[in-house]
Amino acid sequence: MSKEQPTPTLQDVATAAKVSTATVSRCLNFPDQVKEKTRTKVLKAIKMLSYSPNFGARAMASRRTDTIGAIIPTMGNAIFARGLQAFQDELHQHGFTMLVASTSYREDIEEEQIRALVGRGADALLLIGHARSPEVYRFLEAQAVPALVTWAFDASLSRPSIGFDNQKAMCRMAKKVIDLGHRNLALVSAETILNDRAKARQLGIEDALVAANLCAKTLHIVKTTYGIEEGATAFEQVMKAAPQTTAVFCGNDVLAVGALRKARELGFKVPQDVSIIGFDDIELAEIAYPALTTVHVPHREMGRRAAEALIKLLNKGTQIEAVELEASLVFRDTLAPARN
Amino acid sequence: MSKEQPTPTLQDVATAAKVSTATVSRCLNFPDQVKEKTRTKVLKAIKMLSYSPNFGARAMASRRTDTIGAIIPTMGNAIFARGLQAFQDELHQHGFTMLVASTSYREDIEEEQIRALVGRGADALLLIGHARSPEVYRFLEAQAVPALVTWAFDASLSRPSIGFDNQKAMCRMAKKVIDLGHRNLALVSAETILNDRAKARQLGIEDALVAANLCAKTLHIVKTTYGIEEGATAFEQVMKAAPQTTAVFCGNDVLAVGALRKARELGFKVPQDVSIIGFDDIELAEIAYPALTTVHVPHREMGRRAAEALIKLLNKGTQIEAVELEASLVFRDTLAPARN
DNA sequence: TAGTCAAATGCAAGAGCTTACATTTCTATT
DNA sequence: AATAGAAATGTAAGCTCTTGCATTTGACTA
Repeated sequence: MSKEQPTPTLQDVATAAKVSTATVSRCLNFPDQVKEKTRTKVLKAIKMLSYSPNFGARAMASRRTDTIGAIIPTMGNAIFARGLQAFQDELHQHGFTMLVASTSYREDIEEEQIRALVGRGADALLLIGHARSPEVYRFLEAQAVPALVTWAFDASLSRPSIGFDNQKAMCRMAKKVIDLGHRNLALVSAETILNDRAKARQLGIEDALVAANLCAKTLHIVKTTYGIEEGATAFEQVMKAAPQTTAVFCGNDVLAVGALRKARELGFKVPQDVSIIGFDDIELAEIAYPALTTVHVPHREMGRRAAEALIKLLNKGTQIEAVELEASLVFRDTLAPARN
Repeated sequence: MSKEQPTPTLQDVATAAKVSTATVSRCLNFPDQVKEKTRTKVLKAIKMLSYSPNFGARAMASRRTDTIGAIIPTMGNAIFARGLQAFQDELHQHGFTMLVASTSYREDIEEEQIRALVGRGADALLLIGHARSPEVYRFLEAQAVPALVTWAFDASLSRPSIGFDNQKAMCRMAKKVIDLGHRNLALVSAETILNDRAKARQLGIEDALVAANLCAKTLHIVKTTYGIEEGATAFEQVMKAAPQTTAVFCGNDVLAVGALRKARELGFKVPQDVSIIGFDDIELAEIAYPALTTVHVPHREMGRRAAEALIKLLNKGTQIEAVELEASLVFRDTLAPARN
């Protein structure tokens, strides 16, 4: 409480148990290499001293940390929560620890966090999306830290990813929307420069437009940051700038829910006056009223598979195999045929 | 790519820049202690080698990590997300890193995570609620790791907390509900043994009941784990077991939203037939339809203040001062006078 | 009872960094 | 030009573990 007591070390335990530090270490790491009696003695000393191994020292000495870092854009909403939880659960079952860091969708912070996690000894990294400077990938390579990309899938890249094809999924959804007679489409999107998922989703809609012999340029795009409030504001902008719009795509469910609210406030009937389409299928989507039509992302499976792949790589050196998962369309109550 | 290249070390940088390791170290930690020219040289070498300091070694040598651990019950929903984001933002601004771990509301996992974070060199810990075994607190003390409790406030404890009084807040809400004529109250709660917030919320309702000269025993309680689905199921149970119920309190908004959905499915009009009250005021509450009446928790401020306090403690040794924040009542559309 | 061999334990060398202290290099003053 | 004193840099010890190798212990066999 008061005295400046240094935290106990392996040495202290060894002394207390009257054995060598090596034995204590083995007690902790390879319990069956030490005799029952000795083990009991050591464990008692450990408990008595409230000893806890110093991770840094251990990492340095053993050159592995059993830690995997995950770097996500934000913790502020549920978009990555479910996938991450699945990732963490799987890791935990295999004795790995997950470290999370968030970037607020900022490239500089992401780089900082990547360095922080690598410096902390992450044996591998989970990254969202492919888009980042080559320098980052070079760094990771120099540090020999494998990185796995999720929330995206791109077979054309050599870097393996476990995720789904954002462009294809959104394209499928957009085709449905066009089939329902919508011709004046709008998209509320995140900034696409550093967000390849957002970019891909936009391209998906444009693909569908082209496939239907419509001009891709007719897609009215408003860019904003992610957030309910932002979605609301963006929706208002859309309807002001392009009042003839009958279907508003949103880069994710959070934006969509904001748009939905604003639509109600503005007196638009959803989906009669205007359809609203989200992306992600997080809890919010189901709870929103009317329930949101959206693209379902296999969060859980993605997280679980990513963990599996990384664990295999770390434990047995099995190279990561890219996996394309299916994103499905979920039709709920915010999409209807175009008014005319 | 192929050759087993060891990751570069401080020594490598020193050699490349033709200076001593001490100079490189200072370059990184106290840039203005080294001459401009030297610094440039060193920085160049660092970049060339993609060098990144080894955290473990640094922590060990400097005996501090500038890392603060946060241990929350779950990342799976938004309850702790906003507060945590604020916490992290504040830390980041002061050069600290946050490490998060989640416990799935399980005591054994919490203990494990606490040890993991302490072992990883967390200089301090952020904990949710007071309830945990004395052994844990003893361990923290032995390791000289300060811990700050949030999401709760209890002046009677010596351990400082920065949060709000769950009991008082819920009591205020319950009084309002009783004032509206409700006499048959129910509560859908989390298990209260290891969750002092849940316990306090229950006590708050009972306090209000007593204050209104009603019997605390009339509160019909259903316990469940947290989740939308669980809330839905619990609501159904409540209405089956106690059909005369006119107001259902929920331990948090996630449960409440589930209850709300189930109410709709079951044909109950909310709030005409039954009122539903949440707790937390997370995004979901506002989005739910009808919008949820709930107790607003000052997530952001709590997170920010907690970070401030911890930083001050770590940087200047300023003892943490307990802070009681106000939780306010948010009346939206799920609470109405009791039917009779 | 001596001898063999596996099991258990100990010894000591690192792992990559920081920092107190020692040394060298400048700058400014006389 | 000589020199004090500050600024910059270097030297080396130490932070807490793990682990290869050496040594001891002990069970078992002959």
